[in-house]
Amino acid sequence: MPRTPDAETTPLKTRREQIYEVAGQLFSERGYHGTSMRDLAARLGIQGGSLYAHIASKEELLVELVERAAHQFDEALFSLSAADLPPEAKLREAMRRHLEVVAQNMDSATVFFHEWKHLSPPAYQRVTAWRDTIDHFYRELIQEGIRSGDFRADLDVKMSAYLVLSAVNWAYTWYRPGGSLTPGQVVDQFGQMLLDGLRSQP
Amino acid sequence: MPRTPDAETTPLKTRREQIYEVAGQLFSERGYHGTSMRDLAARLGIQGGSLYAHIASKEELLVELVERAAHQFDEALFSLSAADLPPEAKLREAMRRHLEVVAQNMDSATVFFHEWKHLSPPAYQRVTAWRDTIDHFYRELIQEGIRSGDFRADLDVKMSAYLVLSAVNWAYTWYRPGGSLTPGQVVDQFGQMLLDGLRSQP
DNA sequence: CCTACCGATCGGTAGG
DNA sequence: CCTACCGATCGGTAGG
Repeated sequence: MPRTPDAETTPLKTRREQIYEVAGQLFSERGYHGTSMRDLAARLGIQGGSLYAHIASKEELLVELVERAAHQFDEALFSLSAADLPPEAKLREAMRRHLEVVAQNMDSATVFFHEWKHLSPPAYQRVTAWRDTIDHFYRELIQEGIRSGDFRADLDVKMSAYLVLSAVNWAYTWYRPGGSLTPGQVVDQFGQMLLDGLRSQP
Repeated sequence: MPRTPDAETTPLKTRREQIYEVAGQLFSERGYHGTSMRDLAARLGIQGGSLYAHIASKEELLVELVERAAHQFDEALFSLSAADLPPEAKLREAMRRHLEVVAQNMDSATVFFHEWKHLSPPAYQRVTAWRDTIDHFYRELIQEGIRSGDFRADLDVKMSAYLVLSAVNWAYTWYRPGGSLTPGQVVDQFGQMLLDGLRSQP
């Protein structure tokens, strides 16, 4: 059995990826409901109906794009959970990875942040659970730092996690890949501001 | 001349406001393109076509909602520009007002952040200009604090402003009015974390 | 504010 | 991957 019955041939897989890529661009620019399948097909130089030779439905595109983004965040952070790093370094590293996912996938990140609400229930719930996992990761990280004495004892864990997440997530609105700042440089700055504060030391 | 010719009667004005309010809810939940005029009418208990006795078009709703939100941010912050407050207090107060606008208008804020891209050119440009004004306000505020010596001299003004804006803007994704935290309490925490940092002092 | 309707466009399919 | 088409729904209007 050299092939599974539903194995896709190489050109098909490539086309599929092209579709996802362009869908990511359009969904992030115009939104899911603001993008028609004919818009998408036109960008690929084919007819609207031809898309369905490669994908099952418009919703499949959204599901796939959002879940891929969620998976990337998950993958970037999960391997850090058990890492044996001091809390500060771990926080910086988490922020760096998180921001890299945003920076290297600006379209998918935008779709992830804006369009997940339009998913139908099963995918919607999976994505919500994923977001909770990310929240939980940052809360654990802060908690560790408080326990170890590296972070201030009077921090509210939930609020600190929100603050860190704000910084790395909101970047999808202003960061421009290819601009003057690498994700690493952004995190160096954000990391220092968050850890040491904006106030000048007396 | 007791009335201007196009003065609206009271019941009309009220209905208009109802329409904007419900449109804000629907646009924030389902997006602009994900909401049909018939959805909107149904929520108001009228027929789709009847909406056009009160408004000119769907786009008018979006323009009005986004510009109202922009105007609220503008109004909340503008009066602070010339205020004679120490930089720290000014930053806290700006964040408090900013977050109050978000908190008291979760729907409009969500529409403002998500749907402004769908505006047609004239309104799009006005809103973009407004956003720049807000950015500029925060940068000026940080700049003042650096000059006065209250904020660290090595801060990157642009990045610090992004960090502050991240904190207050991202709240539209997680803040729940009527929950356990008032905007003031959120800002007390965010303000302290941003000013003093997460790290425990040696 | 309703009924009845307009042309346009939507996601998706059949058959090739 | 195309042509040709489906029923449904879209924003909006006319006339009352």
